[in-house]
Amino acid sequence: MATTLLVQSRFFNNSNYTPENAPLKQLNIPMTRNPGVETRSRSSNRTRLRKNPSKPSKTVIEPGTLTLTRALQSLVDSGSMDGAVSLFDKINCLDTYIWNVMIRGFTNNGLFREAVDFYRRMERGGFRADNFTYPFVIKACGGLLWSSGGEMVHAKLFKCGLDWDVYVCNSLIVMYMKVGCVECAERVFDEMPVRDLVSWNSMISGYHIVGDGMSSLMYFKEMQKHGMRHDRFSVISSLGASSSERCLKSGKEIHCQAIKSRLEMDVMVQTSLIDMYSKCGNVEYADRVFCRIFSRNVVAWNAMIGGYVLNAHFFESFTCLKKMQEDDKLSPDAITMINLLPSCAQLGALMEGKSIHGYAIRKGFLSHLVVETALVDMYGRCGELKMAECIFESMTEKNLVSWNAMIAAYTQNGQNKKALKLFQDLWSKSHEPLIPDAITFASVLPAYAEIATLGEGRQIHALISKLGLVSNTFISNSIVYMYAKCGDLHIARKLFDGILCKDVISWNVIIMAYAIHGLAKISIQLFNEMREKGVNPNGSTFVSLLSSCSISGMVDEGWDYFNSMRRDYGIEPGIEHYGCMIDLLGRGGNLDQAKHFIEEMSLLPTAKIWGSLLTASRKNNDIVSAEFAARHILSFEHDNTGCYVLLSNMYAEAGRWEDVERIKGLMEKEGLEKTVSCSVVEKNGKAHQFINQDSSPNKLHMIYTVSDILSRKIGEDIYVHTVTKFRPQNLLRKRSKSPPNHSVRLAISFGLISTNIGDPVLVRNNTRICEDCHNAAKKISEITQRELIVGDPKVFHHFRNGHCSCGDYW
DNA sequence: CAGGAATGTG
Repeated sequence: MATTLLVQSRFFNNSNYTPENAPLKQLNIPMTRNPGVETRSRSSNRTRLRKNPSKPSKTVIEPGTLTLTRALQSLVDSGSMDGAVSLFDKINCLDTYIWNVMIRGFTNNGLFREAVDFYRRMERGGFRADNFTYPFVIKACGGLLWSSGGEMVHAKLFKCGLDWDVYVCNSLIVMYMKVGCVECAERVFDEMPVRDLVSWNSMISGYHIVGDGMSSLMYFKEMQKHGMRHDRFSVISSLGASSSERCLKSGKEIHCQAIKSRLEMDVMVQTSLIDMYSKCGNVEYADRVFCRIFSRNVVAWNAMIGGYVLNAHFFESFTCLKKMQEDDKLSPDAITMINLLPSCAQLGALMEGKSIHGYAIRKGFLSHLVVETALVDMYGRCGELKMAECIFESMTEKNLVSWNAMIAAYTQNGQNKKALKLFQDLWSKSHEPLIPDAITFASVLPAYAEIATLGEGRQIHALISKLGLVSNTFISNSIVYMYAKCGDLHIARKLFDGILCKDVISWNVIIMAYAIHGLAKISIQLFNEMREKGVNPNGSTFVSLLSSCSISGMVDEGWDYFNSMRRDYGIEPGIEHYGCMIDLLGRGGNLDQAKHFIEEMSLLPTAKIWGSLLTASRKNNDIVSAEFAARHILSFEHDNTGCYVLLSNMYAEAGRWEDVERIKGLMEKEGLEKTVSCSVVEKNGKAHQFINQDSSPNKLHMIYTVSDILSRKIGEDIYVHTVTKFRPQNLLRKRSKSPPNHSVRLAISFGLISTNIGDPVLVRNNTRICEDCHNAAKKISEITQRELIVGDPKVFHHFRNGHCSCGDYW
């Protein structure tokens, strides 16, 4: 029982599948695909071999008998190279044939280094390598990705006149393709006096290996023109090329050829067909081929399961797993899990994911680099960040994909600081230096957008340019959004204008950029421009657009777009659209309408929806509605700090001190602490951080002085707040917590004295700005005649001449 | 007296 992969039965409606009646153990677990295990066994072989390279033996076996070579061959064929080496050492009359057996043995067992070593020893010993030796030596060079070694051997071939041997040339083609030297392979192929089927197949598979599927398909056609009949290898390779080129048409053609040449019932051909049809998006055809397979093996099942996952048929992928275990009594292997884990991630099926994890542990599939990476990804997407971290840290070997998965797990779960930290570790702490790729940046840029300073944003932008990844539209979109979120809307726009291939996301991002800066008119303008350019809006476009209307208080326009999305574009409103609408209604001050709207919604309200109602209640000073919203939020997220704090502030303003205490008690019980407000200002590219009533460094004295002067200048009496907002008996204690000492104010003061007169002051804040600071900032912008830009987690406030771009609703 | 090249699922 313990060896069977349990998948919880909740996916299978009328299933009686339980752990108890699950198929029993199948013990043949192929481990050969486990790179970790393979490497280790190889290296242990290597060390053992090196310890006793050629131990002189007393028992000298007389040559001349066939039995000796036969024995050596059977050792080599069974993979016991240790035994072969010790037998070899006892032979005192060597010949080329015996050397060839050894070299073949090493190469076929993946011991390429040893194969090359033996080849060298052979030559030094005065034995002539022949046409049988070279194919193995060349294959070993290919296996080591050692192109210069391969070239040296190639040069030798001319001397001994073996450069025309078909077998040798075919090996050369494969070797050159493997090391990526397409031109060399082509030259060998072109200059061959005689080409056989393997020569053609090697070209077809070689082009597929280097990622040139089109050439691969071309050679498949070309070989028929040359009167060369294809075999299963030609079909398998060219089907692989069709898959990687997503070319259903050529795939179908090859399928027809395979039927004509009676290859369609070959399991490997069928598996390749399943893969091709799935990758070309036609999972129905894949299923049809699968049903025709006579005897299905794990590879075929895996291809089918992978096909379902690739085409987002997640439930079917699990049904398939169940059938594989029950009908064919086959055990899932590492690849089955690698296929299924993304399915769990997509379905949010944490139980199934954990079950796969447990199975992997029991079967000894850990550590398997790809399985572990898939687990990190799955746990990250299911919100189990701790588990993702735990697996990532335990991994003995990590590649770039693993790092990318962990970085993405952090950003997806809002752990932006950790994401940035890990991204930096990628340079310093990864085993061999890893160069981040497009996926890395796609994963880390959202974290930069949330918490980076403009200077840090510029740095990452420079790095991306240096690595030549700016032409990637996906990355460009993220950069545009990052600049907008870091406060530089102008650069964001400039970069957006420069994107050559704008996709719908590019437009969504720029509409959102103007939204968060409170410029809904431009958002709408861009939306119209997008439609004129023939780009079809999607659901996210309307999230951007509705957000823009709600942030800028354009209630009527918001309603128009909300109604239009279904009517004119056939897009059903999702939960995010409803959220925007509640913000919009709250902004209009109509709380009852907002509540009614939530009731009427076709979707179940989430914590975020109630959060919008809470914000609206706060803005409209409606404690009853706020309590109503808060109750719902806390039923989803009992640890929602923001919800407690907001409610507590409302009670405090109403003078309901018992309730303030009650909330305080609740928070203590939950072990929650109020988020420390933190504001960041940059000076000469260096970030300066401030927290409420910051008292750390001495230089702050001057900033407090500036803050006090500003406070008095704008006619703000610090005692006024304390009297109206806080309990009289706590007046002295609360004085230090009064708004003039809030982090935003310190940051603004610092910004004003450390930037050039006339330049705007940019502040980033991790919490929403309070009403007093908002009022103060408006006045400060007026008396100093400076633009103050304060970004909070949702919007940017542009304070200019005593007004704020948010229209006093945020 | 013998031995050689190419292949499907992440």
